[in-house]
Amino acid sequence: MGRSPCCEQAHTNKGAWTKEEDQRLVAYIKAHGEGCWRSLPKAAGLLRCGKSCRLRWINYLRPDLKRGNFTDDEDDLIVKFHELFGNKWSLIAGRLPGRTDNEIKNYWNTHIKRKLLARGIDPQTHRPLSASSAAAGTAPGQQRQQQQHYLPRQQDADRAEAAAASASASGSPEVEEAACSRSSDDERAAPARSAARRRHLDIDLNLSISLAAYGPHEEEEEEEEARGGAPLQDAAAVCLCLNSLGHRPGVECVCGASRSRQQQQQPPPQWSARSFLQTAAAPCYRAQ
DNA sequence: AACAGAGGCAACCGCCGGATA
DNA sequence: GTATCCGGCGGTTGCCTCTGT
Repeated sequence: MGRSPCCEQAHTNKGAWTKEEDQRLVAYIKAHGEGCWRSLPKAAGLLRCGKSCRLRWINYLRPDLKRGNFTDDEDDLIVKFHELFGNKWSLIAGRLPGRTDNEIKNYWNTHIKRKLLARGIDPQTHRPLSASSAAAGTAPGQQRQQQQHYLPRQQDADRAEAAAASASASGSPEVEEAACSRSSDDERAAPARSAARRRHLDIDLNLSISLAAYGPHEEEEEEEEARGGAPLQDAAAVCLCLNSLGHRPGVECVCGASRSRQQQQQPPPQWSARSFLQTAAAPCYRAQ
């Protein structure tokens, strides 16, 4: 449609952020909250485009960011979520409290990819490298080409398989629809079906168990209490529906299990693949 | 000590899709 | 129904730091 980019205005800074810019942005968001990113720079007196401000805030300045090295548990979770979701970094980030999509993406590209390759595992397909090559049975160049075109499709089919398996257990309409939307690809991937089903059921179980350790942290509880909110102890369980694995403080699950009476009276939002991904990125920790 | 290459990470770019006029 | 706005996402780039020679 040819919309002009939002950052075309002259007189906008680019590159690394200065301390002063950071302070201005933080002060503005503390005072006014996150809102219209397009108008924020002007209102905050920043010579940056809105996108740049948003990125800086989300990836670096947000107070709930963890920073620091990834733990082994986080490593494992990232690998498992990547196997489940592919390169949906925001989805993965939504399930790792205090981590950003950019951080996880960088970490994947710099650490985990290499680690998996060293273990002889294809980081895209999560299958043994030898098996991938053998399946192709062609020259290396051709293999690469085939992997690019075939394997992502195979991966989609696998995810749909996992979604379908989980849907039958959870009854989640979103997941069922997600699985259905992949059905044509699924048919092409029929030979791997039963193996994939077993593998992903296993993954789902592992995720449920791993995530049990991701209840609210002590600091979060203290912060919440300091703000005058209800203590979080009564909300320490993890919602285990597929679309809300993990937790994010203060954000409730979209599955409906933990919605308030008032919220439940409101009609659920229209489902779409994109909205599913977006809402699923803000999972709850409140199970009933 | 100087240099080159690799690694890590912050930031940018271009695209997509929902919302809205 | 169409055009545009806007927020968000994933891929990519470029700079800085680290490490080995």
